[in-house]
Amino acid sequence: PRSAPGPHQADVCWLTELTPDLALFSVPCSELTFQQPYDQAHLLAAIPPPEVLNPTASLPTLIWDSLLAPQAQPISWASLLPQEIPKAGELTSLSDEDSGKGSQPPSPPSPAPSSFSSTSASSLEAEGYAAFPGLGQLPKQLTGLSVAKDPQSRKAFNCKYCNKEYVSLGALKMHIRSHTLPCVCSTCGKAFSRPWLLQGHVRTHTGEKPFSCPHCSRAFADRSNLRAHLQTHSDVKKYQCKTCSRTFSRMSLLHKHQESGCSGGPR
DNA sequence: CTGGGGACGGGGCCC
DNA sequence: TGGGCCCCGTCCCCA
Repeated sequence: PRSAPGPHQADVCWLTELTPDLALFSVPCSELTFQQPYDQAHLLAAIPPPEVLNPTASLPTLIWDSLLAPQAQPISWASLLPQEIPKAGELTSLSDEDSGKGSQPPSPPSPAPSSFSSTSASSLEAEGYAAFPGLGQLPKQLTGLSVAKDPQSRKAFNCKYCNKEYVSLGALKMHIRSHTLPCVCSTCGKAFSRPWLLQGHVRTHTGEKPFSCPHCSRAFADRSNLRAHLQTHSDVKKYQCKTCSRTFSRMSLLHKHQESGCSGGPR
């Protein structure tokens, strides 16, 4: 059941990315329309456990491997069924977290829940299914963590928060940091996914600006901002309007220019 | 409205 | 495999 009208992109992404190899899987998920040969085992393998769908619940580190879903055998699934289909808002809340670009710190800035106290490689497998009651009784190949021996089959790692797919565990773990935000500023408590992001943030407290412009006296705390600033010293900017040939120092400025309606003539 | 600065995020590469 | 770093990019805010 969808509590709010209208499609939500995260809903669609959740399902389409989850089952890239299953073309018959129909979206949007609110309709939960399945076509043969999609069977119940496939469906269950594609639905995250309730604790994943509930944003208020603890979030154990868990990898969902959709590619292994078709291997599911007809076993007793009744005990694994969620009590109810999650609402659209519940489904999307975690994806929204991933896409959040707000400058406000997470509220409250909190460390990862205790149930996934570590995201280290060695802990991923153990934590994942210890925290998912019922799956511990499943065959190994159903846990989604055993690497397929068949070289023809592509191994993929899916983020359990947003279900993005990665070809390597390392890439997935890096991505997961954007959800768990393990690097916390000791000054203000704001959390970041990577240490160097925290370093950059700390400079906003210290005022340190190690990146100096060679053309003027300005200095910047962020290298990207220096790079953008350097564009202001250039007569020909990096981003050019294809209509009027006017150049801009930033992509965003070009977009603004185009959205405001380019007159078409050179300026 | 436009240009620019500040802060921040993600993927990829290298060691 | 993990950490550091780079590059590219976005969003917000302000002059």
